[in-house]
Amino acid sequence: MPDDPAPAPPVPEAGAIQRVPVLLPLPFPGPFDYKAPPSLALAAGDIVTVPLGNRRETGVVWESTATLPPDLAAPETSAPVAASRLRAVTARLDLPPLPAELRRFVDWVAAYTLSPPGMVLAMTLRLHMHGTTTPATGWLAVTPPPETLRMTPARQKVLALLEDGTARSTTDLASAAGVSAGVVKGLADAGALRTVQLGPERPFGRPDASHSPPTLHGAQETAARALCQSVRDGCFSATLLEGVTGSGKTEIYQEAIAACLAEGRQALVLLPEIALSAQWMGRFKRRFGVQPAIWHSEIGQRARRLTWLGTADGSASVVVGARSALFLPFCNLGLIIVDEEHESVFKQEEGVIYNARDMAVVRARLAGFPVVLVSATPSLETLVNAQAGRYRHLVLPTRHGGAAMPETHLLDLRDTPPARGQFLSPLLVEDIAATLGRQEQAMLFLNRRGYAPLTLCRTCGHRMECPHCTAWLVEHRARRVLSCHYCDHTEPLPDACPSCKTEGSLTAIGPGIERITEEARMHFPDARILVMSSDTLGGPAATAEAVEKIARREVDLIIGTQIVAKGWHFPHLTLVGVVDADLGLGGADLRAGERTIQLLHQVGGRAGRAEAPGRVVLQSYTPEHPVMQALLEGDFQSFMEQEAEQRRPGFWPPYGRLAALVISAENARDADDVAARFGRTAPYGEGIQVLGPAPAPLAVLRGRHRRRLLLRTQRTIAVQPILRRWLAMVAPGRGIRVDVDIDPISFL
DNA sequence: AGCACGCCGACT
DNA sequence: GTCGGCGTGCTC
Repeated sequence: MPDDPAPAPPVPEAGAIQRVPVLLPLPFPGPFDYKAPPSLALAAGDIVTVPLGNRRETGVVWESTATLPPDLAAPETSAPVAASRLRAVTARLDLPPLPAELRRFVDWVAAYTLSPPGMVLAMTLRLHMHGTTTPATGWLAVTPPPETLRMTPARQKVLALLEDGTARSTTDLASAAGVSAGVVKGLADAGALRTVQLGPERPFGRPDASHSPPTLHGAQETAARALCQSVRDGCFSATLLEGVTGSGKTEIYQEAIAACLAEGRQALVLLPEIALSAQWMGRFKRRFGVQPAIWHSEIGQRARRLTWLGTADGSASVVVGARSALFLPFCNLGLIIVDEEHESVFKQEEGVIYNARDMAVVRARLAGFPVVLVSATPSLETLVNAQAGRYRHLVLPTRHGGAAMPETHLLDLRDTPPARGQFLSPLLVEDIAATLGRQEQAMLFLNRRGYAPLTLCRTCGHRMECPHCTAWLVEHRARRVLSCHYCDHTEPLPDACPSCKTEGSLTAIGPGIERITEEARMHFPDARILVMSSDTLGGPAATAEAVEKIARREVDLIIGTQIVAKGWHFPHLTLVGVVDADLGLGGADLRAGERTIQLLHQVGGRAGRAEAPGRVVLQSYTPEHPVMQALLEGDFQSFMEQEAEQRRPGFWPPYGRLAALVISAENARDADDVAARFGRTAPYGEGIQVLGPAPAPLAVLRGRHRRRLLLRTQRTIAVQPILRRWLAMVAPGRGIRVDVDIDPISFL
C-alpha cells in the first residue's frame, strides 16, 4: 500500500466560504456543516454554539471519520448541503476543546454500537451542560456583628470558624461547625455574614504517590512492578489482574496509579457502583493522602461541572467513577483500571448500548496507554483474551496476611428441607445459632427484594401480574404493596382476589428478603438484625453507615440482597448462608452459570477476612450442578474451562460475535409483523447465523411488546456491516422501535 | 431530541 | 366560529 500523501491543509479560495462540520448532541446520522466566521479561528474539538431551526444548540467542531477501520466506517451519508444554505457558527465557548483522542473514541463507539455519533457525543457533553456557570459564593463574618444579633452556641461555632478570615461555603461551614445549613442561613438573614465570590476552586487535592506506599511481597510485588512498568512504557497494553478476594488487588493497582501520577498523567478507575464504596474511598485516601475526584449519576450539578472541567484541564488527576466516567474529556489520561470487570452493570442497557469494560480497552488502545481489568472471578471473555495472549495475565494466588479462603458447604435441601412455609433448613438455623453464640457475625444472602416474588389466589389460581410487563408483581409487605421490578408500577395489596373476589385467599409464594427476615426474627429473637437492600438503604450515606455499624459489631445477623456482595470488608463475619443458591440458574441465559458462580463467590468472599476462618453454606436443591460443585471445590478455573468448551463449538461468545435486534411496538401484531420482515430478510452466509424471531424473554415490558432476533457470526466476521445492510432493508414504520444491542449480555 | 406545521373534536 | 389534541417531518 503506497504511503498516503500528506493531506494538504484546506486552503480556501479567495472569497470561498469556510465550511466546518459541527457534531451536535442529537440523533442525526452525522455532523452538520456550518459557515465558520474567520474571526473565530475554529479548530477541531472546539465547543461552539450554532443555530438549529429556531433554537440554539451546543456542539463540537468535528472532522471526517477517516480514521475508523473499514469494518466500522459507515457508508457516506447524503450529499453536502449547498453552500448558500449554510448558517454561521454563533460563538466558541470558553471551554477546553475536546481532545482528538476523545473525538476518535466517540466516532469509534458510535460506529461499533451503531448509534448516531451525536448520541455518543451527548454522553460527553451532557455530562456538564446542565450546570450553571455561576461561581460559588462564600461567607465572611461582618465585623463587628450587628448589635441586634442573638447569639446561640451554634451561631458561635460558625462565627469562630470564620475568624481566620477565609471565606467558606454554606455546606462547608455547616459541616465543619457541626450545625445545620439553616444556622448559616439564619446568620446571613440577621446580617452577620456577607457574601463573597469564591475564587476559581481547586476542588481536587493532589494525590501524593509517596504518601503511604504499602509493603508488597512475592507475587504482589511482581504484579505491581509489571503494571508500573507498563504505565511507564506509556503505550497500549491490556492486563487481567486476577486474585481472590483479600489477595491485595487494590493495593497493587494503586501502585500503577502511583506510577501514572509520577509520569504526570491522569488515571481513571471504573467501579461498578461508586455510590456504594465509601470503603474504597477510605483506602485511596490512606494510600494517597487525599480523596480522588468522584463521578457517578447522583453527584450534584456543581460537582459534575467541576469534575468535568477538572478532567479537561488536568487538575483532577485521579477520577473514580461509574461507567459514564469513561466519556469524561481527560486531557492527559495515562491509565484506566476496571475493577470487578466481570460485573454486568458495566453494560449500559438504554440509549447508547455499550459495555464500559470493553470500551475502556478501546479508549486505551486509541490513545495508547495501559488498561487493567481486575477481578476475583474474571468473565469468560476476559479469560479467553488472556489465554489467547491478547491480554497479559497476572495472577495472585493467595489471600495476604494468612487469612484462609472460606470453607464451602453444600446443604442439600432435599435431605434437610425447611419447615413448611419456611426457607431456612434446620441445619443452617443451627449453624447460625452457634455462630451467634460465639459472638461472631452471620449473614444470610438472598438476591431477591421484597417479601415474596409471587402472589396467587388459593381459590382460583389467579396470579398477580404486572399490567405493563410479562412479570409477576412482588409483594413488599412493609409498604403493603405489590410492585413490578421491571417498571414503576405499584398497587396496594388487595384484600380479595381481583379475579374470583374471594376474601383473604391471596397467598405469598416463595421467599424474598423481607420474608427471610421475618423467619430469622422468629428463630433468633434476641439477635440484632440489619437488613441491607436497595429498599432499606436509601442511598450511599445510609449504606456507608450500615457498613460501619457492621464493622463496629453493632449487628449480629446481616440479611442482604446483591448489595452485600460488593467489595465490603466485614472483619467479624464468619458465616455466610446463601438461602437459594440455585436462583439465577433457571432460564435460558447463556451466562447464567458464569454469573451465579461470580455472585456466590463474591458473597462468600465477605466471610472470614480477619483471623477467624469463614464458612459459606449454600442451600441448594441441585447440589450436583457443576456450578455448585465448582463452588464446593473452590475451583473457579475448571468451571470456566468447561464453560468455554461448551461455547466454543457453536461459536457462542467469546468464540463468536453476537448482536441482538429487539423490535418493540404498542401492540403484539405490529411487533410480530416487523419481526417477521426482519426474519425474511435475514443475512446468511458462511459463519453467519440468525436465530429468531422469538418473543424477547420479557415479552411485554413497560407496555411494549418485544420480539428479538439474534445474529451470531464467527469471530473473524464483524457484525456491524451486516447489521447496517440488514437494517436498511426493513422500514419499521411509525411507533415501532428497533434497538440494536451489540454483545448483548442480559438476554432480557 | 425539540419544535413547528397541520388537520379533526369540545368549548366560548 | 376558535382552542388544542399529538401525528409527521425537518433541522446544516
